[in-house]
Formats: sequence, structure tokens, C-alpha cells
Amino acid sequence: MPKEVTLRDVATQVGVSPRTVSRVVNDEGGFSEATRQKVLDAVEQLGYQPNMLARGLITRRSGTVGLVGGGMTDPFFPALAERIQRKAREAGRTMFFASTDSDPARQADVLKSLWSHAVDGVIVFPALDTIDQLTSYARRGLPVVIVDDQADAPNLACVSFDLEAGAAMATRHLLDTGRSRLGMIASSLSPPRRRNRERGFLRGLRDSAAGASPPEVVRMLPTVEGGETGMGQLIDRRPDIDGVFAYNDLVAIGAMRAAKARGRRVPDDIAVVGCDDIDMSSLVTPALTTVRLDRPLLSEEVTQALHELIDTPGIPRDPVKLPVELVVREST
Amino acid sequence: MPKEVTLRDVATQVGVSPRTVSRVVNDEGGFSEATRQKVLDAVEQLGYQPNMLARGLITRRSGTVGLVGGGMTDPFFPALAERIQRKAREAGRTMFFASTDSDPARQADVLKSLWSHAVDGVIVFPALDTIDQLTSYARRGLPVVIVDDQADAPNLACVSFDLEAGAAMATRHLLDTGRSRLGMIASSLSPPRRRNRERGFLRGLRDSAAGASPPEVVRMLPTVEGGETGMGQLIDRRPDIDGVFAYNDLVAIGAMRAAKARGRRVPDDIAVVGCDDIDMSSLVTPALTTVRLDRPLLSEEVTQALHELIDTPGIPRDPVKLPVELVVREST
DNA sequence: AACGTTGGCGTCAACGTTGACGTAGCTGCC
DNA sequence: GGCAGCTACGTCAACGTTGACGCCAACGTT
Repeated sequence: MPKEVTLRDVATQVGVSPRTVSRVVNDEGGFSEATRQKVLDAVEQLGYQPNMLARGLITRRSGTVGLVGGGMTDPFFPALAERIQRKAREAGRTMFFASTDSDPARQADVLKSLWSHAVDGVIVFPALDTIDQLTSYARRGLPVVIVDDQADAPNLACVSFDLEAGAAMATRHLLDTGRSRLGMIASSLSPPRRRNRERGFLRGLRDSAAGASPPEVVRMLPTVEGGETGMGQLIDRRPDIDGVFAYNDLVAIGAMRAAKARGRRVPDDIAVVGCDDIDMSSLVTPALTTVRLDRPLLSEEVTQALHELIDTPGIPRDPVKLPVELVVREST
Repeated sequence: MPKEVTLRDVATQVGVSPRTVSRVVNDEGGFSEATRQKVLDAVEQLGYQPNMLARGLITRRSGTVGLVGGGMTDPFFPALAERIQRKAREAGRTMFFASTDSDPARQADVLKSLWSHAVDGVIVFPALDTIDQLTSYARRGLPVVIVDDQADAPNLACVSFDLEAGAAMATRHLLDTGRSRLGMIASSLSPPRRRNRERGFLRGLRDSAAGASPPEVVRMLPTVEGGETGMGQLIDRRPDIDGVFAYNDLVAIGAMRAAKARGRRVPDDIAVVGCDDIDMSSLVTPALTTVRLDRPLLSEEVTQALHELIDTPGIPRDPVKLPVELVVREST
């Protein structure tokens, strides 16, 4: 690098002290209008850019936030990441992005390096059983927002979708449209306490007055392939199955493929409901009925929570549970 | 924040100078095995993490790289971003992510803030007509890798796919499978010099001995909706059209939808070839024949180019043009 | 015994910025 | 005229780390 332009360069050009330039740049007040103009002119002319490292070193605000997610393979995530990044930029912060592959050890690494870089806060889609890891960072003073509903600590906020309600809605929709022999393809990655969708599915069945037969539940990896396998198993176990709620849209798409491969028509023979409402869901045939998770809303909430935590540290924040919505398309 | 653990804390605990701790932590040599052990123990016990801001301030290496892309809405990008991030992490760097919405002004903002944060280098999917902007940063000493094939400057590397060859392959495939009345849905965002796919399409037609009729080309936004509109226009202009090459897979998927909506069967009445090979392409019906861009390869090449530029600045690098591959599925 | 070399450490300054504090000059008031 | 209060700066130190350099003891060489 040739050399960076520093406060001192601007200062000598204008004929004031670096401190004064700093005051102008940060608009702290304590300078005359004339100086302000001269300084800003020089800043422009020299192309001065404040060095965030130096600034962060002393103010303990680096102007960065971290986004830590499981990965981009689930199409639900990218659009979210972009929105969050945009909002961070609007708030004058730059975003670090790091994926963990849903591996607790990697998540630990990632958080370590973000901490090293003195991020002002992090938004985390937690890997399994890492709540302790995260609360520990929160206690050390790092503002943490997690997309989950289980944690409670100072400096930490929880934002999540009401997936249980969503699953119940999906299930009731299946029942209301005349299906009575239901199954669910759940995720094999969810530990018992986190099985909101399964709970919702069962609750939806219980709440219904109609006498649906006892449901089948299989657990698969939440991927297209998992959905295919899962649907296969469901059909094997219960050949007369006529409605399936899938863990997410990828699983649902896989399930529809498997159903077709076995000669069952969707939705005539069997109805499928997904969850997430990824872009693909409206494009497949038949278009997928699904529980929509409002990504703009989620990004809004997490960034707001994070910025509040950053601005007023230590303030406890109530967990936020976001509503979801059923989008009925052609698969039911 | 309660307080960070610094070199000094470790030093006083061990009973050496901070400089020695620094030497051990960075494995510079110049210390005894005994000291090394004591220092590492203390580091572990106190949970010391080096402060990258301070380190970067003096070494002029922040340990960060920036990834600047148009946005996550095109599903081609996210998987790439994740891979690049992973490779950056393997090289000990943390990744900033920023999207520009393909807006030159935003891209300028983004680069400014990355520069402020003293990134060690950036990987950019350039917005339109921003080559000058980027070469200017490269000349200022910032290692820049762009996914493009037009630029040439010190400190700057170009990596891109051979889209022209890919488009020619797709076109020849259409001709070879008996289609002769072809059309293309190109991108309205590509300025003339960047229309590699269009050039390849026309070249593929010229190269063919068979007497195909003159092609139709329409330009649309490279989205599903653009593909729908584009296919509509192509059919209107030339009702006997029997083969279409689309700018990318999203466009191709839109085109297939529009074809079906007009009662044309794919591939029986009209064949469609896309470009990119996004995940969705193998899942739609009919599964899309497409030009596969090898994302693992691209991420490998751009990160390697970047790290070379960072490690040996000023070295000129020849532009890299990556091969592509035709994946034949059901839509042709 | 005198001398160079090396290993193992410490000291000091600097990176670019801001927090804390000082001060010169002016204004207004009694 | 004396003094308080304000404005518009400047000075100095500090943030946590590393580069440059220096020092001392131990060792090997002649």
C-alpha cells in the first residue's frame, strides 16, 4: 500500500491540529464554520477515510456486526442475510458473515474470531446445544441476538417465529380440506426441546374435533433428499396416507417428488404442506402450500434488537415471537 | 464490556514482558520452551484473544477480506459466498459481506467502508461500468479480484467463466437435437461489451453447418418474471419457435412456465436451455438442461488469486477463464 | 584470556484515533 | 476593572499490539 491519508495529513494541509480535524469529521462541535469548511474541503481533496481500526481501538466500537448462520445451502437463509446486511449498513455498520455448518465447534471458532475483531454485536442462528456458548459471550459483554426461543441472559435477545402455531395451522388446513390420515416429515437434527413444528402438528391434530387417525412421524435430514426418503417411508408405513406436513419447503419438495415417483398425484391423492416459503416453492409444480415465515419482518426484528442491545447494553429484552401465515397454493 | 484480556494481563501473570507473550502467541521464536509453556498456559487460563484491531493497526493486515456482490436474490450467489467465506476462514481471515444491488453508487459506498476497515483484499462481482472504480482501488494498493474478464491493472486479478463457449455449446446442443428455429432471452442489464452469452449463441449458430433460420433475441431482466415475459414475446414474434437459450436458469424456469401457460409442451414443442445450474434447476419439471458453472472451482480460483495478490502485492496475474459444461436433463 | 556469536529476553516508540484536560481570547456583567 | 463563562482550538496520553533495537549471560573459538 502506498500510504493511507490520515488525520494528520488533513490537519497539516489545513493548518490545524489533528484533534480539530477529528472533531469536524465526527461532527462533535467546538469548531468554527470557517474551519469546518476548510477541513471538509481538505478531506475531500485528499480522499481521507477514517481508519476504523484505530477508531475502534480507542472507542471500543469497531462499527461491525457479525452474522453467524448454519449455512447458505438452505435457501431460506440468503435473502435474510442480505436484508440484515443492508440494515446494518443503513445503521453505519459493516457486516461480517460466517457460516458454521451447524457445527458447534465451528461456531465456537467463528465467535472467537469475531470477538477478536471486536464486533459490536452478533446475530446468531445457533447450532445445536450452543446456548451456553452464546450466553457466555453475552455475559462477557457482547450483544447477542439469537434466532431461537430458549435462551435468557443479559445482553441477549431472542427472536423467533411461532413455528408451533404455524405447524398447527398447516395441520388444521389439511384436516379442514378433508384429509384425515396424516403424516409428518420432521427433522432429525432437532433435539427434543426444539421440536416446535412437531408439537404444533400434534396439537393441530388434537385440537381438531374430527376423528383423524393417529399420525405417522418420521425424522429425516431437512433436505430435498430427506424429503424423498421420508415420503417413501410414510407411504410404506401407511399406504393410505393422504396428507403430509413437511419440516420445510425443501423437504416438502422432495416429498412431492417421491410421491410422484410412486405414482401418487399431488394434491389429488396426497396433500403436502411445507414451511418457510422459499422462492422455489411458488415455482415447482404443483406450487407448494406452505407456512410463510416473513423474512423482512425477521430481519427487521433482529437488527432492531441488536442495535438496541448495542446502544443500551445490559438492558433485558423480552423474547419476540413472530407470527406466521399459511399460504395456500396448489399442493393441498 | 467488563474488560478484555490483553497481552499485558498474560505477561504479568507469567512474569514476563508483553513483548515476549506476543512472540509466543505469534510463534516468532526467541523464547525458551519453558516460557512458551507458561505463556500458553496463561493464555488458555485467562482466555486471551489477540485484538485484531490493534494488531492490524500496526501490521497493516487486518485479517479480513471483503466479498462484494450484487445480491443474494440470484440463487447462484449464496453457495458461492459460503464457499468463499469458508476458504477465507481456512486462510485465517474473516469475511465481510456486502451487497450492492448492482448499483455503482452503492458499490462505491461499500468499497469505501471496506477500505475504512482496512480489509486485506476484496472479491467483487462488479456492478455495471465500475471497472474504473475498482482499478482505482487496486492502484491505491488494495488487492482486488473481480469476476469479470474486462479489466487489467496491477494488484487486480480477473476470474470468469467462459460464458461465450457455454452459450455456443448450448446452442449447438439445441441444433444437434433437431431444433432449427431458435431464440434467446438475454439480459437487459448487460452492456454491449459484456454480452458474452449472446455472442456465444450467435457463434454457435454460425458454426453450425445446418441451415437454421435467423434467430430471435429479446432482452429482459434476468429473473423468473423476465423469463416469462421473454418467452411470451418470442412466441408472439415467431410462433414456430422450437428452441430457446435463456440468460440464466431463473429466466429459463420463467420461460418454461410461460411456454406451458401458452399450451406448449417442454421439451416436445419447444426446448429450453438455461445457464448457471442452480439447485432449483434439477428440481423443476421438466428438469432443466443447462450450462453448469462450477461454483466450487470459481471459489477456489478467486480465493487463490486473492491470497496470492495479498501475499505478493503488485505481481501481475493473468486473467483466468474457467471452463463450463453442458448438463443435459429433460428440457431438451 | 579476549573476542565474537547467539539465545532469550526487555525497552521504547509507533500505528491513527479519541478522551480528558488545558488555555488563549473574547464577551458580558456587576 | 475584575471575573465568570464561553468558544475554539491545542496538548497529551492512551487503546493493544508489534517493529526496531539493545542488553546481558552463556557459549564457542582462537
